[in-house]
Amino acid sequence: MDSIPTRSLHAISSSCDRCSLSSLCLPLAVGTGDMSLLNAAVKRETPYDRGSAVFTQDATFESCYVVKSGAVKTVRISERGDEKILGFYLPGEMFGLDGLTGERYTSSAIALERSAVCEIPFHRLEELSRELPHLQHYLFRLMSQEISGAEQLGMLLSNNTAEERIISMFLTLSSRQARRKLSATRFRLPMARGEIANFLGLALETVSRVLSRMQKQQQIRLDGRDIELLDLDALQRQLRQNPDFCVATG
Amino acid sequence: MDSIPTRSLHAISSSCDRCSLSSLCLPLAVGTGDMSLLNAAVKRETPYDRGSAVFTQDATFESCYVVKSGAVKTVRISERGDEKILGFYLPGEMFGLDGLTGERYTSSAIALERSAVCEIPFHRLEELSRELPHLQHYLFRLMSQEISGAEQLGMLLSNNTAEERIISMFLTLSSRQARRKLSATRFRLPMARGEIANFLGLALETVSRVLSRMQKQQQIRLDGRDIELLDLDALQRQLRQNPDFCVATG
DNA sequence: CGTGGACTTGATCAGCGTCAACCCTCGTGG
DNA sequence: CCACGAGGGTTGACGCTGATCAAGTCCACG
Repeated sequence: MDSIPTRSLHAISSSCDRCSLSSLCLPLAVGTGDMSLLNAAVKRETPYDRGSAVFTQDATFESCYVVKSGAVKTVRISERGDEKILGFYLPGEMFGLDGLTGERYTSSAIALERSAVCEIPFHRLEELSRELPHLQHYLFRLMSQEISGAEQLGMLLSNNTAEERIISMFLTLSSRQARRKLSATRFRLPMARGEIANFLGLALETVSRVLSRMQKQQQIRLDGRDIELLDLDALQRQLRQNPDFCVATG
Repeated sequence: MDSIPTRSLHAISSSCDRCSLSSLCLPLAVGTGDMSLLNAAVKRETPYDRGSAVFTQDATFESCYVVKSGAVKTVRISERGDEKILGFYLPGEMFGLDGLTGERYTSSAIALERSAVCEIPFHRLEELSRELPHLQHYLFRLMSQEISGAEQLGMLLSNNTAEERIISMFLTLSSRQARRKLSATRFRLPMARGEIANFLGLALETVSRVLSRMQKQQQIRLDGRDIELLDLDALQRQLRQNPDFCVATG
């Protein structure tokens, strides 16, 4: 349906203080007085087409990035050669922070659709951090969040059924929508079924089957990649409740 | 057999520059001139008994920690109430870095055996970081490593068989032994079978079975928690090689 | 109109979780 | 000194969830 309006692409060359994402992004951590410092550090590039790489695994680490519009996935190629999706990043979210180890990116970042990103050279961020304590603290927090997030994924992948994993992913996407002041119940999935499957450690067919079942059970409404979560609370309850307890009443 | 000698407990009150782990730990990032600054920030406490908590989930975040002797696991309680082990930490390794988000620890840290740890109040680390650029960079790297590590666990849990997970875990432990200049092929597992299982997203029985099989196939020698890896290269090859390729020659 | 990519649906099969029995070791107390 | 129980570990039988293989549908696109 409505694709990304080309108009938004022009906005790329704007400054941080005029950016619509400023309430989600680094400006949060910087007082208005210091905004020009931050602004000077940010490089704004031409948008990336679907499938093109913002950075690639094993390239020397230079910058971290923030999604400005569109969506990005990070993938790592394992020793066996197969590709594993580690995360999806939506507007206002920073990625590339895992690259610092060993001075090389440990994953590739690929645009899921035509996407604009802001690039921030990390050494500039480090310098700024020394001058702006709030920024330093914010960066530590961001990285800490990435750790928690990756751990959360690990938990999801270890002892959860296919349905639980998918619900959990949808709820995460939902709350990230809400964070951007968008609908928490209706949105468009930026990734293909196969990418959902890969991310959740499932087979593509399993994802498809679970989605069909959830649709039949009136938990969601699906139309291609457009999704509607029909009862957020019910979904949340389903994650919380120990399946063992279901039998007791029956 | 030989438990931790009580002698080592006295060494706790020593300073960073005299610590045997200084080549693995924060002193790495600090010049000898600034060592006293770091040293003043570190609190050294009485050791923790097996099963006792260094910090607990949801407590307010204050400090990060380094294992001085013994071993520590971090665990998170899920919404469903079950416990998931997120990582094991050996001497020289820092933990508690995931706590920064939201000002609360997102996991608990439990001693696997009688363990000594160094505590470093995080706000002190932040202050020091501003004065010592190397330390700041080192901290960013450490956190970045934690992200990579957690992602690596995620990869392991998504598309790998029980045997691959276990081999991978042993190889990781092996290389961490080597980092400490200890034997890469013979060591003692600080965790129980059930803890290995939990960490790897398997059932306890599956771990036990795989270990027995590996022992029969002369890949490892086991005696309780003492383990010997009989052919590191072979184990590594087993992870790398795509199982599909094995059939081709048969 | 044909082709390829994304997705769905069905049938089959195996890896691993679950349940259960059993063993060993160690610490406690009679 | 031995009996006992608890905790940790091993092994076996069985069934289920989800992977795999395969066929088929529905677009969007040239």
